[in-house]
Amino acid sequence: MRYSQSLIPTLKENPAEAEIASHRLLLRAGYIRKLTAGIYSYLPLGLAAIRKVEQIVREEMNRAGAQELLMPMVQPADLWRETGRYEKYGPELLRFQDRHERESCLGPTHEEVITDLARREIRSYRDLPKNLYQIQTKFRDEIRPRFGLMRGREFLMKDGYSFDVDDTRAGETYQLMFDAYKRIFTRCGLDFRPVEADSGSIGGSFSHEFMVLADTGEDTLVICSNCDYAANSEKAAVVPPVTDNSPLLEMEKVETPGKRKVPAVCEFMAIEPSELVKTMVYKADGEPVAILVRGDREVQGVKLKNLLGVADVEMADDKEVYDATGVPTGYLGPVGIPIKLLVDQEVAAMRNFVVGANEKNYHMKNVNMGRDFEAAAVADLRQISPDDPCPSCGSALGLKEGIEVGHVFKLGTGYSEAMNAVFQDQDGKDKPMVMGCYGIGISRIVAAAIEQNHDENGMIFPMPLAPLQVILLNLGLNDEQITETAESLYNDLQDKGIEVLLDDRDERPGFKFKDADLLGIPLRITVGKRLSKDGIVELRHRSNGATEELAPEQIVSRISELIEEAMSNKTIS
RNA sequence: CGGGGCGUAGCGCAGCCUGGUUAGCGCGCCUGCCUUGGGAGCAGGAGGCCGUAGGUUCGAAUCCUACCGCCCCGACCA
Repeated sequence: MRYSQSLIPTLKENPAEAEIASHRLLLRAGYIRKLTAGIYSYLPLGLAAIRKVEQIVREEMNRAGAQELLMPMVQPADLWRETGRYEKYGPELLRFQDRHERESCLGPTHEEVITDLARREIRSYRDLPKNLYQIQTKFRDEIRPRFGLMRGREFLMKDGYSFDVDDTRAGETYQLMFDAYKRIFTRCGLDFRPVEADSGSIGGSFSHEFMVLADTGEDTLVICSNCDYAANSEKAAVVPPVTDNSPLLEMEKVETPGKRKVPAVCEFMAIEPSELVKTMVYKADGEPVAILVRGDREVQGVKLKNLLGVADVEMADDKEVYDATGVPTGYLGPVGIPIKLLVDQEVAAMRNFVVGANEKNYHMKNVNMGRDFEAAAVADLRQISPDDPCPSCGSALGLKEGIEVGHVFKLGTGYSEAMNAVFQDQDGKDKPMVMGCYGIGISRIVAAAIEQNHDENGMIFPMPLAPLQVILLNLGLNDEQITETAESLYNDLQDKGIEVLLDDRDERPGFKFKDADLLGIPLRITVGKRLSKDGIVELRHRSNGATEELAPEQIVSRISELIEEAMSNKTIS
């Protein structure tokens, strides 16, 4: 590939719209361009990087026994009605009508389509198992697309679906996919962790997310310092505390004029936030519920949602709280509260705590569950904190930010039952197929890799994902010897199957160096003055700046060696 | 959708508050000279429905209204 013939529109200045490194650099290096919010064109280098990821995913999926297919992006609403998701999925599902006024949608995921295919084509236990995947552009009308490729509305995804005869077999397939995913992300050269996860709107019983560790991640992970426990903080189970057995003290009403916030109340009453219990009001599918958590804790919305089995929970605003309880926010408490009351397990273990009095400017002290109020349910409802012990081994936990690049789910028979995807078992009876589903954000991996690998000068691609392996700079376009050497190196490298970009532009050296750094291509060869003077060309490693001086005829074998090394390092058996 | 910010040349921005010449700067682009190891220099040049539509005014990039678009913070997810 010759730079002079390529479309690589690099930018000297940072685009105003980009905040995070991957977004900024993808734009600056001419890998992507925005068409509209959350929708991007992949320019040649961007596409090349995407293809690298795709190829790794294909190889590992195929190796694990899955088969590639390609399903339609436009899907009929009726199919989605069978599972109830046409109504449930929410506004991310882009719905529209065709010219015959048939309702349709753009596929954000393909459970319905694949299950429809399976019920038509799979009849016998002899046809199972099946594991099918596709790599396709998905559309989700995200509320807020952001960060370039990180959260687009249109994005490339690998989605796979498995069908098995029973739970045990489905579990084996799940494990197979889990292992394949570990290989995929390892080969991509990413620093990642598989974590226990909430299964979200796709449904299902059990799931793991694969998280790339990066400060710009949208998820928070808890990772044990000792054992291999790791979980999304949405899901991470909090270890129940030991019950406080102090004697119950007399409940007492205290005037707390104007003290609404936890710190203000604590300061006024000379107590710690851990001795206070706050009453939060949420709307669960529109219904108000009150949740009690300790003053220094946060309610975990996903845990709440799962406990109640509702589609959506949202914090109520001040007016909604007042309408539901007749109490202004800041003075809410469990004693005599007129709405459903849920209690975090930590609070249930506390004695003699402080709460709002359900009356403006008053709080209550020495309040106790059981004596002073009853809970509709006690459960783990709060966000885990770094001072909680590991739920698996009790050691200290660390919190890290992560980018979700993959997600595996055990789906069970939810979809197959809803859509009547059954097979005939050995005993002649119809049984629903047991499903799993497995996603990988292909375009997001490119962004995540850049988040993890860049410096102030640009991207630094790991070899397996690099759009090209080598950039070859001709710094003497008017010098016959230099140009001849550069051109012949270019040909020799290509003959060896090495992916090389020849910078043959009529630009000054500094300009070419800057662009080369920005593009993030792992190896750079410079053919310039040093050739005429000392007969050498330079080979520089983008990752650490190390430079090797070589005779032109040594280059091809050295490069081959380096590439082989870089590719094999990242492969696990 | 709620909160915050922004739309002026391909990109980054100034001008707007306090209306009044031909709307400006840096980068990029074109031509020529010069230069060639870390985004050079000089000279000349092209490029603007000042987001859109209304309104106020003798006069609007500037004031008012509505709409559209984009970015950031929250709820979603690969």
